[in-house]
Amino acid sequence: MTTQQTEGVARPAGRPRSEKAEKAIIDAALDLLGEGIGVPELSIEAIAARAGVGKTTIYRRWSNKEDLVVDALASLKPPIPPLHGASVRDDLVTYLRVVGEESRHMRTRCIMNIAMSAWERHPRLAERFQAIAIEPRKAALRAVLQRGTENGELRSDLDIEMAMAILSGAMLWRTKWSGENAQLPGDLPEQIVDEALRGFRPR
Amino acid sequence: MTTQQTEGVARPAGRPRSEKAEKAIIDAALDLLGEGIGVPELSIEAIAARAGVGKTTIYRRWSNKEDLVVDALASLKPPIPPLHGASVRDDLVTYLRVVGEESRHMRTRCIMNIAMSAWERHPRLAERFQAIAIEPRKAALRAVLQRGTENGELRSDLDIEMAMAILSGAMLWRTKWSGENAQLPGDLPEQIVDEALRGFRPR
DNA sequence: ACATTATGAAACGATACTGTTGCGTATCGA
DNA sequence: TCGATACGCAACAGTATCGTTTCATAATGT
Repeated sequence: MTTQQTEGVARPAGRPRSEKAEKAIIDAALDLLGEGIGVPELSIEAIAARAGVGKTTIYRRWSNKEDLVVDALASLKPPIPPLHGASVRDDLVTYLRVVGEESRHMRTRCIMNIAMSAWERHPRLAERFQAIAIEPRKAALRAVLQRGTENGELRSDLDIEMAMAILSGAMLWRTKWSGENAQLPGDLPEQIVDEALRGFRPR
Repeated sequence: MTTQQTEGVARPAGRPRSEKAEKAIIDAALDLLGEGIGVPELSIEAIAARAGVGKTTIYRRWSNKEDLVVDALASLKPPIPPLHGASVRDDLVTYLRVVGEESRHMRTRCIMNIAMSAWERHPRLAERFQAIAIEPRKAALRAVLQRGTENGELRSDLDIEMAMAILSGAMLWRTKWSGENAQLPGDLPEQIVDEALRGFRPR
């Protein structure tokens, strides 16, 4: 017998790495990013300090700052509400309402900003974020629209990707370019969905 | 006689400030921002070097880096094509086509990223950019839609701000979350406009 | 000519972060 | 108990930028 192997992988000798430290590091990074610190100015020192951890502990796990940020963003899972409501309209409103609610948090806004700006200089990061955080949402939205085209609530020839762009894009546009101070109307999701559905419904 | 006053303002004694230097500084700043340098990491030294100018010359004119960036972004005027085409549809397609064409330039994308991220930490900058670069576009788009509601091409009860959000938002969404590598279809503007107009046209 | 202000270049001390190293301690398997 | 590895902490030299200052020179008005 060499080692008691509960798992298939040989456990290396010595003290194992602390999962708590790892989590603290990622949380600290997300905290800082969520406060508006950009990726380039995000310093390992600040992360270590915030996490109550030595820099060594960080460098031992990630060689790049970008790798760390990628792992941090990948740990984010978007909240997707159950979308099996009475109608496509209800589901779309529910979906946009959650998106709008989320975008009222500083943290979400900052991280979205980072992700949207990342394509130019951190494509790996953007790609990963897209896969982890955006795609699941798009899939949920796509399923709702797909269902609509199948049960007759929506036009059968509706371009679903286009419909998604219209719904999500309108929401994004309003939350981005409406002054940020200017309070968005509480029924914005309903307004968007109702306007969009005019074109989505069968003749 | 105190001074030859071609203008109403008294010209101060001594060597006048070089307009060429001022322009070079702003151009250098825009260049760097357009290459993906973010505001926080944009260094005065880099600007001075790029502009072929002493740091003194910069500090003499702007006390903040933010002030400089604000002036730099304010010097940008968006290209707005003449929108008096045969139909509302044509004008909308023309408009979105220009937007799409612009967004294929690294420089435009980077500066848009900065502007969109600026609300959180540089609200003055965002506000200024909105007034200088966004509002004129919105006004042009609004005029087209307004005309449509008046001449019967569009529903008379169309919510114009919402329609703008749908059109611009759909375009923004597609250019932002489509992988950046994935080439957007050449007729994307037509697709967006045609889908949107389904709901905008009178019953 | 002379006063005045701006210019580009260079150097300054101060601050912050980098990535690495050494230290003493803690936690694991054998 | 012992070897091995991770931990938090502190210090290191190296680099970059900050905002300021000094300098010789250039450009303007009187």
